[in-house]
Amino acid sequence: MTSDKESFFERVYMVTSRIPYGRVTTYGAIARCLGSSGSARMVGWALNNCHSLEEFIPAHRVVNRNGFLTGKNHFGTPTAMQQLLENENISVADDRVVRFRELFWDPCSGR
DNA sequence: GGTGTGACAATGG
DNA sequence: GCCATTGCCACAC
Repeated sequence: MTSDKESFFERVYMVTSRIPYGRVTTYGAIARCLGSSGSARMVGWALNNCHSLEEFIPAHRVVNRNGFLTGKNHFGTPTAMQQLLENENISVADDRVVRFRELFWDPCSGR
Protein backbone atom coordinates (compact mmCIF):
# COMPACT_ATOMS: atom_id res chain seq x y z
CA MET A 1 0.00 0.00 0.00
CA THR A 2 1.12 3.52 0.34
CA SER A 3 4.47 4.42 1.68
CA ASP A 4 6.10 1.08 1.07
CA LYS A 5 9.26 2.96 0.27
CA GLU A 6 10.12 3.17 3.91
CA SER A 7 12.68 0.71 5.09
CA PHE A 8 12.19 -1.51 8.07
CA PHE A 9 14.07 1.06 10.08
CA GLU A 10 11.45 3.69 9.32
CA ARG A 11 8.72 1.36 10.46
CA VAL A 12 10.55 0.62 13.67
CA TYR A 13 10.90 4.33 14.37
CA MET A 14 7.25 4.82 13.57
CA VAL A 15 6.04 2.07 15.86
CA THR A 16 8.46 2.98 18.61
CA SER A 17 7.38 6.60 18.54
CA ARG A 18 3.79 5.39 18.83
CA ILE A 19 4.38 3.72 22.17
CA PRO A 20 2.03 5.45 24.63
CA TYR A 21 3.35 7.15 27.74
CA GLY A 22 3.96 4.81 30.63
CA ARG A 23 4.02 1.75 28.41
CA VAL A 24 6.81 -0.53 27.20
CA THR A 25 7.18 -3.10 24.48
CA THR A 26 9.65 -5.67 23.29
CA TYR A 27 11.85 -5.90 20.23
CA GLY A 28 10.22 -9.16 19.21
CA ALA A 29 6.74 -7.68 19.45
CA ILE A 30 7.68 -4.83 17.15
CA ALA A 31 9.49 -7.14 14.75
CA ARG A 32 6.57 -9.52 14.72
CA CYS A 33 4.18 -6.65 14.09
CA LEU A 34 6.27 -5.62 11.15
CA GLY A 35 6.00 -9.10 9.75
CA SER A 36 9.55 -10.14 10.57
CA SER A 37 9.18 -12.07 13.79
CA GLY A 38 12.68 -13.42 13.29
CA SER A 39 14.32 -10.05 12.95
CA ALA A 40 13.96 -8.89 16.51
CA ARG A 41 17.65 -8.01 16.31
CA MET A 42 16.91 -5.63 13.48
CA VAL A 43 14.66 -3.64 15.78
CA GLY A 44 17.49 -3.05 18.18
CA TRP A 45 19.78 -2.26 15.31
CA ALA A 46 17.31 0.25 13.93
CA LEU A 47 17.22 1.97 17.29
CA ASN A 48 20.98 2.01 17.15
CA ASN A 49 20.67 4.31 14.16
CA CYS A 50 18.08 6.38 16.02
CA HIS A 51 21.00 8.44 17.27
CA SER A 52 21.33 9.78 13.75
CA LEU A 53 17.69 10.78 13.59
CA GLU A 54 16.63 14.34 14.09
CA GLU A 55 13.56 13.12 15.88
CA PHE A 56 13.73 11.67 19.34
CA ILE A 57 12.78 8.01 19.60
CA PRO A 58 11.50 6.73 22.95
CA ALA A 59 13.74 3.74 22.70
CA HIS A 60 13.80 3.62 26.47
CA ARG A 61 10.29 2.21 26.22
CA VAL A 62 11.65 -0.71 24.23
CA VAL A 63 13.19 -3.57 26.16
CA ASN A 64 13.90 -7.20 25.52
CA ARG A 65 11.27 -9.83 26.09
CA ASN A 66 12.49 -10.34 29.64
CA GLY A 67 11.78 -6.71 30.48
CA PHE A 68 15.50 -6.00 30.94
CA LEU A 69 17.04 -2.74 29.79
CA THR A 70 19.49 -4.41 27.50
CA GLY A 71 20.14 -1.30 25.44
CA LYS A 72 20.68 1.08 28.31
CA ASN A 73 24.31 1.08 27.37
CA HIS A 74 23.50 2.80 24.08
CA PHE A 75 21.77 5.77 25.60
CA GLY A 76 25.02 7.48 26.32
CA THR A 77 24.84 6.71 29.98
CA PRO A 78 23.78 3.36 31.47
CA THR A 79 21.41 5.14 33.78
CA ALA A 80 19.71 7.39 31.23
CA MET A 81 17.32 4.70 30.13
CA GLN A 82 16.26 3.83 33.65
CA GLN A 83 15.89 7.48 34.54
CA LEU A 84 13.66 8.02 31.53
CA LEU A 85 11.49 5.07 32.46
CA GLU A 86 11.15 6.23 36.04
CA ASN A 87 10.31 9.64 34.67
CA GLU A 88 7.25 8.04 33.09
CA ASN A 89 6.01 6.35 36.24
CA ILE A 90 7.62 3.10 35.16
CA SER A 91 9.36 1.36 38.01
CA VAL A 92 12.71 -0.14 37.21
CA ALA A 93 14.48 -2.53 39.54
CA ASP A 94 17.79 -4.19 38.81
CA ASP A 95 17.73 -2.94 35.22
CA ARG A 96 14.37 -4.61 34.79
CA VAL A 97 10.91 -3.07 34.26
CA VAL A 98 8.65 -3.78 37.22
CA ARG A 99 5.27 -5.21 36.27
CA PHE A 100 6.63 -5.32 32.76
CA ARG A 101 3.86 -7.78 31.95
CA GLU A 102 1.22 -5.18 32.84
CA LEU A 103 2.99 -2.31 31.16
CA PHE A 104 3.58 -4.31 28.03
CA TRP A 105 2.02 -2.66 25.01
CA ASP A 106 1.44 -4.46 21.79
CA PRO A 107 2.34 -2.25 18.81
CA CYS A 108 -0.23 -4.09 16.73
CA SER A 109 -3.06 -3.82 19.23
CA GLY A 110 -2.22 -0.31 20.25
CA ARG A 111 -2.49 0.90 16.71
C1' DG B 1 28.07 -8.73 -4.46
C1' DG B 2 29.65 -10.93 -0.31
C1' DT B 3 30.68 -10.69 4.68
C1' DG B 4 29.76 -9.09 9.22
C1' DT B 5 26.98 -7.33 12.48
C1' DG B 6 23.47 -6.44 15.88
C1' DA B 7 19.98 -2.81 22.00
C1' DC B 8 16.78 -10.47 20.46
C1' DA B 9 14.26 -14.82 20.67
C1' DA B 10 13.66 -19.57 20.83
C1' DT B 11 15.38 -24.17 21.48
C1' DG B 12 18.51 -27.70 23.31
C1' DG B 13 21.40 -30.06 26.73
C1' DG C 1 15.34 -24.92 35.80
C1' DC C 2 19.44 -22.68 34.14
C1' DC C 3 23.32 -21.97 30.74
C1' DA C 4 24.92 -22.24 26.15
C1' DT C 5 24.21 -22.19 21.26
C1' DT C 6 21.87 -21.36 16.96
C1' DG C 7 18.67 -18.91 14.01
C1' DC C 8 17.19 -14.80 11.91
C1' DC C 9 16.75 -11.00 8.71
C1' DA C 10 17.74 -6.61 7.11
C1' DC C 11 21.43 -2.96 6.77
C1' DA C 12 26.41 -1.12 6.57
C1' DC C 13 31.09 -1.62 4.84
